[in-house]
Amino acid sequence: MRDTDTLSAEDLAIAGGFERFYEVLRRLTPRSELSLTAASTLRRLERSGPHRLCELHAPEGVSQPAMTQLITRLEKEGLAKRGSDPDDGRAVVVTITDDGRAAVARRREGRTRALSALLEQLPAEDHAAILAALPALERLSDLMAEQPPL
Amino acid sequence: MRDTDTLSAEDLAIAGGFERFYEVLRRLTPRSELSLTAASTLRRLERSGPHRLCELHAPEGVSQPAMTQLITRLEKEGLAKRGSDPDDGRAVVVTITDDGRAAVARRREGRTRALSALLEQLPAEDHAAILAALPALERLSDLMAEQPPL
DNA sequence: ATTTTTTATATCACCAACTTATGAAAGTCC
DNA sequence: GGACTTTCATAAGTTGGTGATATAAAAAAT
Repeated sequence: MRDTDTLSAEDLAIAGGFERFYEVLRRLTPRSELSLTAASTLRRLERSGPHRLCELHAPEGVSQPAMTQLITRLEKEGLAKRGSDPDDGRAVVVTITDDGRAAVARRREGRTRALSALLEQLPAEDHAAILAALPALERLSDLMAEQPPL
Repeated sequence: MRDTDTLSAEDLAIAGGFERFYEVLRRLTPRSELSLTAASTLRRLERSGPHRLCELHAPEGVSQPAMTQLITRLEKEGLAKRGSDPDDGRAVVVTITDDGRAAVARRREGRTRALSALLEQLPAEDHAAILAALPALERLSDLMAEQPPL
């Protein structure tokens, strides 16, 4: 009934490792100025440019009102701004500001610095193995990103 | 002034990859019955046995009142229980229940299943690279876990 | 052996970020 | 041009967090 047999031992090992990794990685980003969703949304705006509000909430896994409120907060803090689409009066086009980019960069640098200190303590072969798996993780991330809402 | 030069290109690449990976991994665990802290705490209790309340809040990165409230919630849902230490009348010893273990297992299985479906779509060499990096990630997780509060 | 200080947990009042339900305005379709 | 649809905002309630503070047990000091 449990249907566990469709899961290979390897997949179980990978999922277990990721679970643990996720939890410790979570702690590596200290109580920041940005919430998880705020950071992720800003990074999206930075990576792939301005988006309409309705294009943001589903990929970030929150409701539409939550996204409206998040954008309001980000706007209040000067990290993003609302614009309008001349061709569609309903639309709100959200753009990241320079301050927003700076906030993302600060967060990234803080995490990178902490990670870097840890990577130094790792044996060289572990360092190499992680580096070697990076493109694979990248492709896996791509797959996850274009996933149905699960 | 930025002092960025102490960060190697490799570390930057790793941190960038992890950042992305973290965000998509976050979405892979659907709006579950357990909050992030609740899941992480239960996993800790499962992995390393009963703990006093004061030993839990710092590693999980929340305040002591937050942990008190979390344990109260978990107890109400039957996922953990409070006990006492005969040698120290102040202490509250928290233990995971069978229901708690089941909840952790359900969560893990859901995530594993979703991950497994994605891993299948990955080229075999990517799959292999991730598998090869797993022990390294494990050791990195250990390092992160015993990290000062950052 | 008291008194004082420290430690472990709980409670309180508040806040941030979400939820569902609903409303209003702009666009689309016969 | 009226009915439906899409997009965003607002309202009210919930959850999980915070700092300040209370209480009780243990440890330290006198």
